[in-house]
Amino acid sequence: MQSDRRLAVLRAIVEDYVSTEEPVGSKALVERHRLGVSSATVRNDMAVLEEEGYITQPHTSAGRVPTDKGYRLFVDRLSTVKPLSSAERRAISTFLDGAVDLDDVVGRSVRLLSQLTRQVAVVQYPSLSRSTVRHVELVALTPERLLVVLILSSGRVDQRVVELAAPLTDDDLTDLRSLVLHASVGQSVADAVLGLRASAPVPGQAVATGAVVETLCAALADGPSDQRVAVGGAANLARYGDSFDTAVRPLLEALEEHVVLLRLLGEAAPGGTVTVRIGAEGPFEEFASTSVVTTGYGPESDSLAALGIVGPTRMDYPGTMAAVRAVARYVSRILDEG
Amino acid sequence: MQSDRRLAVLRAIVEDYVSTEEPVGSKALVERHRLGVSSATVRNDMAVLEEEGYITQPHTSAGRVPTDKGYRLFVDRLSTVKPLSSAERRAISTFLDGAVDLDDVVGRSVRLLSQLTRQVAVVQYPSLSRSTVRHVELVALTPERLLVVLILSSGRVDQRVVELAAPLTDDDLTDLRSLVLHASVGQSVADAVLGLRASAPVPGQAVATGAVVETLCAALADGPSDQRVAVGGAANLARYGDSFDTAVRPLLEALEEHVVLLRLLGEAAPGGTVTVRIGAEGPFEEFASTSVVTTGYGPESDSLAALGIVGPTRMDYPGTMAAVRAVARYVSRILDEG
DNA sequence: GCTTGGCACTCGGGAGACACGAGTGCCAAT
DNA sequence: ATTGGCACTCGTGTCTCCCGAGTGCCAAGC
Repeated sequence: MQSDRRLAVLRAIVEDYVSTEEPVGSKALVERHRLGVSSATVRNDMAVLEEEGYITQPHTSAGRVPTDKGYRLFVDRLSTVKPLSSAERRAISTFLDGAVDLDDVVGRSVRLLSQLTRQVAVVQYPSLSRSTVRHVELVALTPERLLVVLILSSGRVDQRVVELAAPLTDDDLTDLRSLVLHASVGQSVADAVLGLRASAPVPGQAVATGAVVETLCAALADGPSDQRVAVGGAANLARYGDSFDTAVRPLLEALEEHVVLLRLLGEAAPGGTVTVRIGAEGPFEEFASTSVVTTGYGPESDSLAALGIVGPTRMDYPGTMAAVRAVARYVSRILDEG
Repeated sequence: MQSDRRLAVLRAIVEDYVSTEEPVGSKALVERHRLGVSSATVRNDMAVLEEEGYITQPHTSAGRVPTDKGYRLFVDRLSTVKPLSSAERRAISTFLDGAVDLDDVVGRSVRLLSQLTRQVAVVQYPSLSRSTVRHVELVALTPERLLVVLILSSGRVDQRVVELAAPLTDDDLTDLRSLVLHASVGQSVADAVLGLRASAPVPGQAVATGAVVETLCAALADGPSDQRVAVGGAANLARYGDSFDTAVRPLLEALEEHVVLLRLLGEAAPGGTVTVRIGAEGPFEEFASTSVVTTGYGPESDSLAALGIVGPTRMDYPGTMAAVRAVARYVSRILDEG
């Protein structure tokens, strides 16, 4: 691949195809773009681009359509950053500033992102596993029932009830409380689990200590609130003009399989960079005909979780990437403040 | 409407149309059902049924299709209860018995219901407003920050943090704790709000009392965990053979508007009865071309919430109604035990 | 050597023609 | 009231034909 003009032709093809949704021919190309050459020249370039696998034609004597490889080149080298309009910026701030708690932030982000990009949005709830323990509280509901409340730096609160075999005295409870606090507060989730498991039990209450520690570890390790994702904008799938049963149905199914979505989001790069997976590049068959644009987010540029969108390979990459990045930044800022 | 045979013809039309998804003609009807008369007779009956608005033909010289009014008659007077297969019963119990907590019960119910009926399932989380306060706990995170934990009979736990203007002594906290406990525990949510608002503040801590009471009332009244719904099986929308953009898109949008879904579920009758809304019978334009089958559920035959399915008017009503009722009963039983 | 105008060729898709068949309505006979 | 018969309607699938967009290639020009 060489020649600046050839690249310009590819860029023009991608842009036209994205906006018109129809295969683009050489004549239309020279009319819509100031390429400074004739359609015959463009045809020659297109032949080369096709030979190198960047574009293809659905059938003889139709226009050209970018391949996954073509989109990849476009995203990596040809797309210029498209700044968001001021209206979009305003929408982001007004929309997200109204959030009242963490769940609300996630819910609003999903809706915002799907509206901005007109694609299906996926937002992961801030993951416990990368956050730290902020506080643990033990509340005796009755002498034999203990409410365990776990507060994490991500803002998530988790609570469980532990049934004890024998009643616990106030003194024992105080000891137990200081034990778990000492072993866990300030630690990362993984370290807290290790610390809790390694600590010596409260004298004479080994069973109760074990029960509480195990409950806490379970909450830390795989609590049901962990690894959750929110999905929104599924209605945008209806815009997949063609191939409903072949494309939309498996996608809808995959969108309900949150495990798959989590693996998808796991691809997101941690920093402020936006990851783009185009077509069959990833190991996910369900998404072989779609592209996924993701990025990490979290307070202090430390990625707690990821968010992104799923859409057809034929999408406005610059605009989508800008929207994803902007929302991730704004959400991170909110988490920073909260 | 008279004549037993005419009704039998209508029933046959509905059953055939539901299973074949194609307009049904007089000849096919007499072949598939033992009606004991000729196709000409059936044609006469069909002409009458059409005149009375129970069936219609998409175009001249095509078979007949039931109208909303026809489905209504079928559901009200012609459908016989179709018992679930033993495999289905087994699926329900194995699927739901594995649930670990309330959220899990709801999540599993949604998936189960959508698989059983092959429709879009909607399950409302047990509503706070009809449940009672089981426990309230106040935890001093710091002298000025109070964690308020609210536990309801529905099994839902809600927690909020209150920032106090001035530090609270342990004695004040004890007083405050007994005050809120006394005013709320055992009460219905509505009564608890009234009781809390009416109670005299802790002497010398009127501001703090007010703050805690208001936080509790807010959590009781419109907590974010209240009025939630889970949706599942949206992939089943892909089976809407025809009319994607006209039918599926608005439906997908409506399914994300949980407010609309809640109003939809609000139509559900409280007792063990199953409510069926067919086509444009309800006030919801988005669902004008779909039917909604709902029922209430909750412990002790006292409906805390509702669940149901949304599907095309052309659906297997007896089977769907049986599935909805069976799932509601089973979930109610689980809530009873929990 | 790249670029360009010209030209023949390909093929998908839309428009019309047509036959088929399912389904109906009506009528006269039972 | 039921039934067989029959003419009629009309949607659907198929076939053909034509058009035009788009291509590839070639020879001439800068």
